[in-house]
This record gives sequence, structure tokens and C-alpha cells, in this order.
Amino acid sequence: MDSKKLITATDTQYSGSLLQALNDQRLQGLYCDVTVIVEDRKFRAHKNILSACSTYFHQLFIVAGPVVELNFIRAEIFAEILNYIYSAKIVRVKCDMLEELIKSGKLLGVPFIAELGIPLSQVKSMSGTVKDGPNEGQSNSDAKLWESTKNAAKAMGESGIPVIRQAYSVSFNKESDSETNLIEDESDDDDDDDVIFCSETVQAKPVTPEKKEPVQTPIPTPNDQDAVSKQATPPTPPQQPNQNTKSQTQPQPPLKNMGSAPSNTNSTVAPQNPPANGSAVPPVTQPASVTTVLPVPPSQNTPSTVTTAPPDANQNLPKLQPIGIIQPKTELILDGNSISTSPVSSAVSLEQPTITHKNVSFDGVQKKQVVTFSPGSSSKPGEFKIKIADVVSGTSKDSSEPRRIMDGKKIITLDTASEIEGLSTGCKVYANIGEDTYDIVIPIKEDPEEGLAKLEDDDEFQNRKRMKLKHDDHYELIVDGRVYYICIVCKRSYVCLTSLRRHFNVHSWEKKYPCRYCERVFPLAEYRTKHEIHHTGERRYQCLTCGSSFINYQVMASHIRSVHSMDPAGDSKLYRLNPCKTLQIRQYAYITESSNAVPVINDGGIVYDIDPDKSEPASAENHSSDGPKPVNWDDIFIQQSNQTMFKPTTAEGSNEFEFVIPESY
DNA sequence: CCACTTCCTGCCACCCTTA
DNA sequence: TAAGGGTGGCAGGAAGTGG
Repeated sequence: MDSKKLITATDTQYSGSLLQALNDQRLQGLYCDVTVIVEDRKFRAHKNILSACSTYFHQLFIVAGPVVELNFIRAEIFAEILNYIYSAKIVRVKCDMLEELIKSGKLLGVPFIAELGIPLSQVKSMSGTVKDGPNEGQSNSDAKLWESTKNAAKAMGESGIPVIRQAYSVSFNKESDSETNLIEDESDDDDDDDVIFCSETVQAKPVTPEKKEPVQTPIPTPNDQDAVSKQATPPTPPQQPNQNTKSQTQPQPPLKNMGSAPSNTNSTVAPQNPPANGSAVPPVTQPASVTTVLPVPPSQNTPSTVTTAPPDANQNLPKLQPIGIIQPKTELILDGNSISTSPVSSAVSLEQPTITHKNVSFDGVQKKQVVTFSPGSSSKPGEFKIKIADVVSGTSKDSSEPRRIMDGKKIITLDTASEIEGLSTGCKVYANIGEDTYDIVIPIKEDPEEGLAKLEDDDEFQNRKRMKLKHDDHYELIVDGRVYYICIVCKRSYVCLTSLRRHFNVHSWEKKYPCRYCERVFPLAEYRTKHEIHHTGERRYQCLTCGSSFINYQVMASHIRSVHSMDPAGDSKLYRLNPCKTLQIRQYAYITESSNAVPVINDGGIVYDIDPDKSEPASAENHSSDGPKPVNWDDIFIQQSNQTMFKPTTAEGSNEFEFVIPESY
């Protein structure tokens, strides 16, 4: 044996076994470092894998934290895409899902899925495969399609195009297959599969989008209120100062989606369309004194949860009003001493959508639009408006100069609220120091990542991290001495921090509140409770005028208004809220009306009395005083399987309740 | 258009933890 | 034991949805 010979060995099984191992780890939840929330479903995965397979995730994870939320894709579709990412296969996809799958693949920048449409169209039109070229008798268009496909593949190094190698039988009518069967199951790669797409992707090279039809702008689902309807609210205060509160101590309504709109809400963290070359542009660190082109706003304080928007939200413009527009690149011009300690958001707030297009240059670079709080221009006392003030130009005045440093904080003054948007969490924004100027108090701290890294092996690490996350959900904006808490994800403002905390679970889904009677899960306990009452049919709200009972306040109020022509919100008490008999909920708000113990039935059907002197049932054994607690995702419904949810009770003190036990129970 | 449902958020009472 | 934070119910307006 010649010792100088070089030996080269290739493990041809490596990639497959590696992928299999990664998929196994995913299924077991091992080393998963990201949770993707789609609709009500959670998907654990590995950032590296998603990033490698999806240009969208590649860019997203530059700024995103451990939890991301996709609101432009259905969970069922995403499950398929995720299965593909971890198995290189798409198995048994229903025909009616295919278009949506392809569309979603485009949005996520998953080349194989995005390109499924081209080969599939050929499969539908010819009996052979596309592997060897167009069949005889094929139409010219098909031949051209083949040529273009082939050329595209050649242009990509013969790699990017997914090739349908086998299509055993194409059947589009097998609706009997449960959706669970659609989830990966390699053992099902048999002849009885409805549709099988097998790829021969040589390399995982991204597809060049220009060669294909333009990526369709995703339109968020109608029920995605966070992304569309609510966040689309123009960043102006309500027209009536006390619209949402009766409290006279709060003359100013909270800021509504200050300086933000759905797309720019998401734009603060969401990546843009995959670049033309399919590769993500890394974050750019630029000297602060020069024009900075930021492909994605790098965030030093990455939010723990990210709600992501479709890559291109421009098509929302007709529906949205002042809207933030995400462009592939955002040109942010700062001068002087920049707020380099703060990430810069690409969020853009516009008063008129048309401005957007005017400010998009040919190369996709967009000048940053800004909003300005104008307390003095308010038309009503106590109101202030947010309006477009100007576009920060390269010659803007030097307003971001650090003014003073004290108590470990640096105070700077900005002249645009857009820069406020870019501030990291923990900054306190004093909005009206002067005309169009803002004082920002930035806590001076060491590199958080570095600091955290030093604590990797420390027990304190988890605690600190938790604390960091807890305080990474909002900004504080102080206007006229009044503090508003701004959600970092959707930019909604809150007067009460507790309201923001409660709201933030909508983004993070840190806690989940499953209905005990169906499979729905809610981000707020109250939503769950109200929903469960619909299951029980209990009518707690009673009209004092006619004695009719109603299931909730809204129905009751509607009744009083329409039937009795009175205002239930008036001074006189027109209704009574009776204790809840069917759910184990807190029993305190209404106890004061009755001096007698109120019989209550708990979840297990045990009847007990509420001691009017105590807030919890006096005779209930093993009764949890704090009601149903949030449960983990995996714990859902298990405990309910053998329980009788409702039992008829004879303990009712009166017949005023007409709640109906659902038939299913 | 209307009825109904769901969402939202300020407010508040209660519970739990901590000093 | 008091203080403070967290939790969740309630009120009532707003928005969404379906007939």
C-alpha cells in the first residue's frame, strides 16, 4: 500500500441519516430552539434547519427570538412545509391544499415547494414524467414550459428545481384521509399514496425568484385581527376622548397603535421578501453618521416573541389606512451621534399610503417615513395626534446628540417618533419635551448577549433570562406625565401595564387556556371562560325589568336597549349578574348582592355553598381557590376524559337559571 | 340591516409571594 | 403581616360575522 495515496470517502447515506436524525430530534423536542406559532398550533423546530431551508426564516431569525408567530399561513400548510423541511418529502398532500402550499412555499422562501406548481402542471397535462423532457404531442406551451424550466434549472446549477420523479397515481378525491395522515409518515410512501412528490434536489440552492412568477403578496387571513384589522387602525386617538373609559381621571385615551400599523407592526421584526438571489442579507453594521442601509432592523433587544407578517404587505394598502410599509431595504438616515445603542426599526408610518410608493427608489431603498406626536396641535383638549411630519433627510439637524449621562442612563433627544420606534425596550420615552422633540432615557448596560453568555452555567442564568424576557415586551412612552405602555410587537398602547402584560400573551402564547369542552385554546383566561359559558348555556345576566336571563352582557344590553328602550350602562341598575353555577370561576364580584350563601356546582358536579364572608367556596373539598389554572399544551384535555362535566343539580336556589346542559355532555 | 359573537382594554378584587 | 405583583372577572365599546 502506497502510504502517500490520498483516500477520499463519501458517505452517501450521510445527508439522509442526518436529516432523519434531525427530524427525530424535532419530533422529540430535542434541542429545539424556536417555537413557531401558526394559528393555534405550536411547532417546535431548530432555527438552523429552518434558516437553511427558508430564506424567510433565514432573515427572520436575525432579529427574532425563540418564539415567532406566522399569521399569513395556515397551520395545516405550515405543518406540511415543516415536514418537508425535515424530511425532504411532501407526502399525501390534498389537491386542494396544493395551491396554498405552493403559495406558502413562496412566501417562506422554500424553493422546492415554491416550484411545485411548474412540474405539477406538467404532470396534470401529460402521462409521463418531466424528467426527460416534453413528451411528444405536448402543446407548444408545455414545451416552452419545459424549456424554461430546464433553463431555469440550468441557471441554478441544475439544482434548484424540484423534479417530480414519480407520480404513481394522482387522485384528488380521497377526502377520507385524515389530516393526521398527511403528516409525515415514511412508511406510507407506498403505492396507495394519493400523490407522491419525490425530489432529486442535488443541492439546496435557493431558487432565484426572478425566474418565476412574482411572489404573490400574501393577504393575512381575515380573522387575523392582530395583523390586519386592529393594527390597521390609524395611529390617531379615538375621536371621543372618553370613548373607552368612564374614568374621569384618564382624560387622555391611550395611544392607539402609535406610529404603527399591521405591516409595520410586524415589520419591526419580520424579514422582507427573500432577496433576489435567495440568500439573506446579513445585518449591516454601519457608522452611525452616514446613511445606513439596513436590510433588516437588527435588534439588540430581540423581542421574545415575534409576530411575523407576510413578506410583502403592500397589498394591504387599500384596506389599511396609515400603514407601515416594509421594503426590502430601509434607508435610515441619522446624523451626529446616533442612537447606536438602539436597534432601528424599519417600521414606517404613513399618513397616506401613496406616499409609500413615491419613496421607494428604483433599487428598493426607501427613505424612512416618520411620525410625529403633536400634542399642541390636538383639536381637542387632552388629545394629541400622530401625524406625518417629515422625512428625515441627510441634512437633518443634529438632534440625537447625547445630552447627559447620569445614573447609568443616557438621555438623548430625538426629533422624530420613528426613532422612538427603533428604541430598544426598557427605554423611557418622554415625548413632549419640546416641539417635536423627545427625551429618551436609555439604560446603559453591557452587551446583553455577552452578559448572558457569562451566565450560561449559572443558575441565575435562567432567572435572569426570564426577567429579561418579562421586561422585553414594551416601551414606556410618557406624555404629559402620563405613562403609556407600548407593546413591542404590535405597538398597541396601554394605560395599565397589567393590560399590556395580559395582552402580550396573545403574541407569546406563554400561557394557554384550553376550553374544557372542546379543542379551542385561548390566550386569555377570560376568553376561555366566556367561551365555556357558551358550552354550558348558563344565563347569568338577568334583566330586572322583565326577568329574562341572558348568556352575556352584550345580549343582555341589547335586550334592554331594544325591548325596554333603556341604557344598561346608565346610572340605574337594570340588570343583575348572578353567580356562575356551571364553571369554577372566581366568585367574588357578585357575592355582595346576596347575603345568603349561593349554591354552586363545581366541575366535578359537587355542589357547595359560597360563604359570603369568604371569596372561595366554604365547603368544597380540594377546591383550588384560584380556579382553573393555565395548563401546558401537552396537558390539555387529558384530565377531562373520564369526567362528567355537568351533572344535573337540584341545589339551585331558584329557577332563574335556564342553562342547558349541552347534548354532548 | 340586524342580531349575535368575539375582541379589546381600563378597572378592580382577590391570591400569592416576598421581605 | 403588609406590600407588591400577578391573575382573572366585569363593563362596555368596537369590530367581525352570518343570516
